[in-house]
Amino acid sequence: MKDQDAIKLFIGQIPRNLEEKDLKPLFEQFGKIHELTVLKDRYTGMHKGCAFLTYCARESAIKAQNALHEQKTLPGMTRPIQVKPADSESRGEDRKLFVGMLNKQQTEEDVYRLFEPYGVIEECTVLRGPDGNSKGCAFVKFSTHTEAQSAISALHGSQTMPGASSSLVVKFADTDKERTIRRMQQMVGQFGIFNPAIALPFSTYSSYAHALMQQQAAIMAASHGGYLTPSVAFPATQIHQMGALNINSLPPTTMTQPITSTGLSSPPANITTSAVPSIVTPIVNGFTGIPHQPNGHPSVETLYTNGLPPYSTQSPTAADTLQQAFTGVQQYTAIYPATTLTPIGQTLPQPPQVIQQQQQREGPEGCNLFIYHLPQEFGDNELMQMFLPFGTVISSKVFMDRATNQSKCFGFVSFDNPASAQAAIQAMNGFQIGMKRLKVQLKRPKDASRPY
DNA sequence: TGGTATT
Repeated sequence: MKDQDAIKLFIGQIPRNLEEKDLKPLFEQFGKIHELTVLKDRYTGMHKGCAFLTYCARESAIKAQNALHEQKTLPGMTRPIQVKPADSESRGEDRKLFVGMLNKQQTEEDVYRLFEPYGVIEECTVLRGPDGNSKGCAFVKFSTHTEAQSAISALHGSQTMPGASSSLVVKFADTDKERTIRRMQQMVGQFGIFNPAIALPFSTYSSYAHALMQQQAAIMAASHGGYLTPSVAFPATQIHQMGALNINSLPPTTMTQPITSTGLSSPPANITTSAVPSIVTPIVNGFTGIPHQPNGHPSVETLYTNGLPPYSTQSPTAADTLQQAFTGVQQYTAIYPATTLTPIGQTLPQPPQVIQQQQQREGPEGCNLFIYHLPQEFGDNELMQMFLPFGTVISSKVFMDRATNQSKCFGFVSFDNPASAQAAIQAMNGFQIGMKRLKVQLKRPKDASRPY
């Protein structure tokens, strides 16, 4: 009766005295009409001045649109007739592709050539930043879903563009709903690395950041000395607050298993079973690699004499690195004078409502650190938590092997100022975690790999 | 020794 891929047309700017029978002759010249309906008001039955039209043949619709849309004005109307696919027709989302992992040099034309063999391309756009640089991805809209699907089958993962880090991605573009979800997730991500110093007046910042840093200091102290467990350091309400701030945290169990399985004693039950953010667990158990004593209070002597691997007599000892870390903590606590720890709910202003829209990732020069020999279990969030005591972390990234989804045990941390970066290097370079020592250096500038 | 990005 009608084509599978027939197009329902919206006809606008129709005089209200024309009914279906009057309109038919005008449209029949482009093909057999499957359905023609003048739109009427649901309650009054009044002619709304528009109609839906479906031809039996898809081609008829295209011909009619080309011949009539905005091409003539019906008697008594001031604007030309509208003939175009109805809103109910695909808005394009089922035939529009998102193309990722493009080379940043590839233009619309390059992308067009790539997709041309698979169908009629209605739209081809390379996404660009404000500076006009390609973001390495594009949208390609085909005329049909089938064409789009065939492009996916043929091109997705089929090749790796020169300079791209992974093979070509070809998939259906996000729907509006998915886009909304994505935006929300991005905002959550922003919130996770929120930098109060940028958005808040100093007075507000100082109390907010101060309390945050106090927590971090206590975590560091607890993990270094082993004197405090998180449950001792923070009332339960406060730990929940930390969890709330720490939106990107992995579930606690994620970190707990790998670390305890290395032979260290199990953490106190209240850590593994409560809603403590994951970072508390990995740091307490994994930071020093020093087992908790049964009473939870290892002596300093134990830490300094028993916790050393054989090679530790050369270059920094565990004691040295612990001392360094303490120094780092002390440095920042000196900047933010100590006050008594009190539950967050009582001292902190509400978490900032303003969310930075811009996702600036790399810090200024001298603010970006390269960290090597991370524990296998560390993710972005754990990395960030580890460096939060030294300042505002604007980004943290652990590199993952794409094939295995395993950490490559190195990553980057960016601060908002060089002093924080230096403090972090001082405190954390050589810091022992398990059997490994962290290497913490300024990240090499992009062009510094070659002497000339 | 970075960036998987959605008009």
